[in-house]
Amino acid sequence: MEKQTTIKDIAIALRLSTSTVSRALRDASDVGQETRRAVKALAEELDYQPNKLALSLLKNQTNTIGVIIPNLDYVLSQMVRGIDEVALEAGYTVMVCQSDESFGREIVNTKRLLDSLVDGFIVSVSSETMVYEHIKKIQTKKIPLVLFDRVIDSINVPKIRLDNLEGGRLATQHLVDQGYKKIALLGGPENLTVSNDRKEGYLQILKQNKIKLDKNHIIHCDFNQDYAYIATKELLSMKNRPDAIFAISDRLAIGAMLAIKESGLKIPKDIGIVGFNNEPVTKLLTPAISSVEMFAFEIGKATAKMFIEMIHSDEDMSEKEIVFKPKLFIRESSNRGFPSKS
Amino acid sequence: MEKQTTIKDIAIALRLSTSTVSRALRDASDVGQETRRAVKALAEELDYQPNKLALSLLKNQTNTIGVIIPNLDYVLSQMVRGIDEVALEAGYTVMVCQSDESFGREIVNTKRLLDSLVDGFIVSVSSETMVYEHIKKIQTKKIPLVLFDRVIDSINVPKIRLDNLEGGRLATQHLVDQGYKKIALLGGPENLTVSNDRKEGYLQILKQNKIKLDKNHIIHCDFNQDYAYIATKELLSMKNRPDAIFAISDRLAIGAMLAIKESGLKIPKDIGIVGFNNEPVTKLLTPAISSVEMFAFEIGKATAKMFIEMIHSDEDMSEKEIVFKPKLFIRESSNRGFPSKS
DNA sequence: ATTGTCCATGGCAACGTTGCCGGAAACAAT
DNA sequence: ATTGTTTCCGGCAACGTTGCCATGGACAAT
Repeated sequence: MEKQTTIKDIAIALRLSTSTVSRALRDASDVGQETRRAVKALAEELDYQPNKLALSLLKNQTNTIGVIIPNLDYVLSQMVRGIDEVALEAGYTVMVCQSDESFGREIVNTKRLLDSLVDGFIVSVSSETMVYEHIKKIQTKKIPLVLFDRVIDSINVPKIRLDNLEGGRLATQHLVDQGYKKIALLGGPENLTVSNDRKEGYLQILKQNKIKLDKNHIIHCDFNQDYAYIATKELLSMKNRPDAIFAISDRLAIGAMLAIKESGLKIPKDIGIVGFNNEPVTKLLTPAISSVEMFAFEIGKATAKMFIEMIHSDEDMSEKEIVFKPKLFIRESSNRGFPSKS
Repeated sequence: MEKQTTIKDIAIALRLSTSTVSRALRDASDVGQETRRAVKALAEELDYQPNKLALSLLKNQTNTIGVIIPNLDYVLSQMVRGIDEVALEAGYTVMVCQSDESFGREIVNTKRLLDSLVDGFIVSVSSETMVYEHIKKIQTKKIPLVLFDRVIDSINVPKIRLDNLEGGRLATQHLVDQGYKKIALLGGPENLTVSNDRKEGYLQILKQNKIKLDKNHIIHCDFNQDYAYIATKELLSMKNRPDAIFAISDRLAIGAMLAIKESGLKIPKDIGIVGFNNEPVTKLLTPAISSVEMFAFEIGKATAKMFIEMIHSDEDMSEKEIVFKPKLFIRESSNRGFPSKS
């Protein structure tokens, strides 16, 4: 690593003071025409790049956003892409840290970014996270913080997320409309608002349609395809076998589908499936899986925009919340032709 | 953003000099028992965190690695995860910038990271990149650089990649073994070594088996599923219709499969498919797609390890190259039961 | 000739930290 | 009492930059 050219080098070469060089480069007032030109020329020639570290130290500002996410699956990749795009535009660089769904790593990451002196945080919590001291610490230090996707209700900062309740409703109502009577739920981790909201939507629709819920039909199974497979096997072996499954993510829906296929039951005739996230893969499977689109890329962009706004405005934005409306894409896995048939 | 506690705050509070506080905190010699304890206690109490910026400025070292990648698809996500894991372990934070397969953005990203003063670069180039001045500039500045996956032969730095030639051979030989005679190639962008190597492997095997190549059977189509779909339609409508397709990525294989399904041809009876990357989705499709595993996570880890080693050793490592051996997973899409049947 | 004004530039401090050197005090050895 | 050796601590410079104030010269106004 070679030494970068500094303002001092230029100053010495031109027998000027660093102050003058600094001013000349910044097109500031109070610099002679001659010197200004000379300085700029030499800077160009030596490929001078202002040292960001020095500036950051001086201004106590790094132009960096710390992003903490639980993983880099399809949805989060899209979100990160959205964040990245907007952040770059606004002159910020993004440091992405994956917590790998681990509470411990989330804390470590927070700490690292915290003393890397990022200008702020954009966070989506891990599925293990049930205690929020590390997040609150960010807030205590008055460092800008925006939560997205997997938000935390009890923390008072701007939030950008999907209307998961509505998503759960959409999916479940659709299954009801298709004539399914015994709809099971493959849920995510119990402490995640995201999955709880989807579950709540599901429950609401059941109630609304006066469908009696079999408690055994609700299974929580982490965001893990293999576990969904096992859980579905279990569901299928029940005396009161469900005739539809609402899976809280596409990965779970896929696991469920594999299990169902093995069982010999027909989709969607004997049993229907709806997933969540609308990953491209849902279109490709046989049968194609119905799924709820969550506009990940847009959520990412909106999050970064909110963050930028928060940094540049001094009004209190802690109450702001942007909620995206989900959209259901109906595909073979749950389409029995209703209501046209009825 | 509140002011952080500094060493100075502690010094003043304890009527000490900053030097003493600094030494006390670092457990250095030349500090009295008493003072040491007092300093540490107060530091704890005030939640003192050393200012990394100041340290970086002083040591000219940021403990940050700039990672430039073309996108965040499945393979690269895995690689980034590998990089992240190793880097974190070694005390480095990673700044990931996506170039979005755009040459322009790659340059912008390089520039940004360059004057963010990262300690080094880990790069995989975009598919548009044909001129390497920006990469060479990193090298000129004597900043550590490691290339991975999509490497550049003409640049003399450590490289970590898959043996794509062998991958191409594996896939093609397998198709030959299954009795396919007219094997088409869905290739990637023409200037990427990755795809060219796979293509080269394909060509080698054809030659080796004395299979005459129909030039029309080679189509270059970017890493884009939709284009693969169109390209396959074209292939299928040829007079000399191919009876197998080797797709240079799973995405392309999927596009091809969709087109074939529409045509009514049977897979693998009438036409065989082999993809590349071994994305989980290949297992899920009907038929499941044979694919070449590229050990993305391992490549990521190896890359970061190489980088760390490069930074810490002063011997010249520019000639080092780690080449992972691919592995073919045979699934329904290309399995006609040979050789058992023959 | 004196004062005032403007322009171009230099000097110094500061951001937070460490490294090096010097020095005071305490004590032991002469 | 002098010298030497520890032990503990403070001062200063440096990393690269900017902001503020000072300064000196040129020139105009009195």
